[in-house]
Amino acid sequence: MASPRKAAPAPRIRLNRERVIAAAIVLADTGGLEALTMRRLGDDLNVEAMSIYNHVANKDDLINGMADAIFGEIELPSHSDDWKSAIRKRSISFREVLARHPWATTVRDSGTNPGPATLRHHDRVIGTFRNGGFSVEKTAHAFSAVDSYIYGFAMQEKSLPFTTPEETAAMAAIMLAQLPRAEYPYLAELTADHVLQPGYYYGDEFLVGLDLVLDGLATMRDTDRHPGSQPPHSRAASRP
Amino acid sequence: MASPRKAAPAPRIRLNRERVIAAAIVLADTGGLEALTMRRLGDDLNVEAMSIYNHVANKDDLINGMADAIFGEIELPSHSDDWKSAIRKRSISFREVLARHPWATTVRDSGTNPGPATLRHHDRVIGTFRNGGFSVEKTAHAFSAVDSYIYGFAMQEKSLPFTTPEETAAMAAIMLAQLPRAEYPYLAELTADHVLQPGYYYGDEFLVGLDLVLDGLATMRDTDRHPGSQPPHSRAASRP
DNA sequence: CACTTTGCCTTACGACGTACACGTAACTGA
DNA sequence: TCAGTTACGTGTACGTCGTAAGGCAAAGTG
Repeated sequence: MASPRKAAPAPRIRLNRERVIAAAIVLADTGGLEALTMRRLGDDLNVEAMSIYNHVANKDDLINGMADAIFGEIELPSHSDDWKSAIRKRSISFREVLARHPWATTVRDSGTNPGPATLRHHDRVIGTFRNGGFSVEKTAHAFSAVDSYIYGFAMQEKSLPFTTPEETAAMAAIMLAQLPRAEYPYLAELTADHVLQPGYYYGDEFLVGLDLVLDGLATMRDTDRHPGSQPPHSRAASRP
Repeated sequence: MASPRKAAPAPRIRLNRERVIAAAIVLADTGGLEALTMRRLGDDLNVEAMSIYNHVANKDDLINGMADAIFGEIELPSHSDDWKSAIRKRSISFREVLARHPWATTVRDSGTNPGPATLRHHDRVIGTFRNGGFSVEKTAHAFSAVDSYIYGFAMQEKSLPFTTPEETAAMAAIMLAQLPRAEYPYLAELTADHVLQPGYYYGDEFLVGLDLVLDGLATMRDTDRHPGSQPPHSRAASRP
């Protein structure tokens, strides 16, 4: 029985940061951030909880790593598209990623110590605006406006107690039944005449708001208040 | 020793839901949601942790109550203003409230079981759009777009590692020094030429994006795709 | 005044993040 | 090939968390 020498009872694949982060993401995707505990994560990895600490400094570091991994999933804006469709595509991708990983909306990492994927993503988005003719200042406006919208939308979407159109209709009917209509007539109207209509799906709102923001940015770009300086050495970050 | 009868060592004010929620908000404002523990809250209220459970069902209920209280702080859209300035004012107020209570951005309550202040707020905002000439469907678009933007902006603002312009400049200088400029040229440019400029304050971005969204909504309102039905009995929710 | 209700306190439990000490497996260079 | 070193998984333990259960005293009610 067993091989002649090296009678390894089980090869036991070693742990590493990537495996830890990947398993943590799966866990958080399934049960939310609160389901992510070091012990459960250890179970999933066939390892004791404390072993994880050989690969991440602490739970915060783990979550930062997860957040950066998520950023890596977002489709970067294409160099070949014009700025608007490049940003539009990556924004749609961004929302999809946040919908896939709802816990990521609440993670504060990005601002404090962004990882390489996050930095790369930001650099590419900023570069897309700059090369699209936005001044530095307008780029800051644009970046803030678009990403605020996306984050906020993802958060609202996540906090809804339903996802599919069927669930939506069911939940909305219940909520409407409980709602004092005399007290909240407009809310009742919106629920009855819009949310409860067949085929309603909150996610469809995303593109409406996104295009509204993008059109606004296009107008802002061409409104002269700050003539707009030259983008920096435009070839630096090329090569996809 | 002590008074003849009723030797009350201290009158000991009774607890109630409002006092609990108010103290919890102060705690969360100071140290974030993670500083809010039942024991610490008890200390602040001169009470044992378990006593709190006579006034809230559990910690989630407490947080929901906090969220609803926060909504009550937001200035409702005025009936006398036109829709745009009414929404603009309440949006600015909304952001101020979220900046004052950063923990509130992450609370998921609103969607699942909103409190009375939340419902009232939503009803008034929806009503403002309806009476401003938005169809039911366009009202849904508008509501989603504006609130997504506000939530997202508040979240980004909160996640920045600085608040005042001085802090901003200091932090930005440090981050810029650590940033591989060759790898992230656009990010470096934005930081150096914009964020590091004297007087830069991220909060100023808010109005830029907000007005962009509001202008977009005004355009959308007047674009005919759905003629727009009549608002429901317009006098229902009057009286400020 | 007795009786009921309300609300605060004490104790206790299981789950959490993680410090610390220990052992063993994997790698290193002679 | 093998001793020495480093890397990594384990076991135990501590302090903190949310909160269930039960007791007891104050407030409200007849």
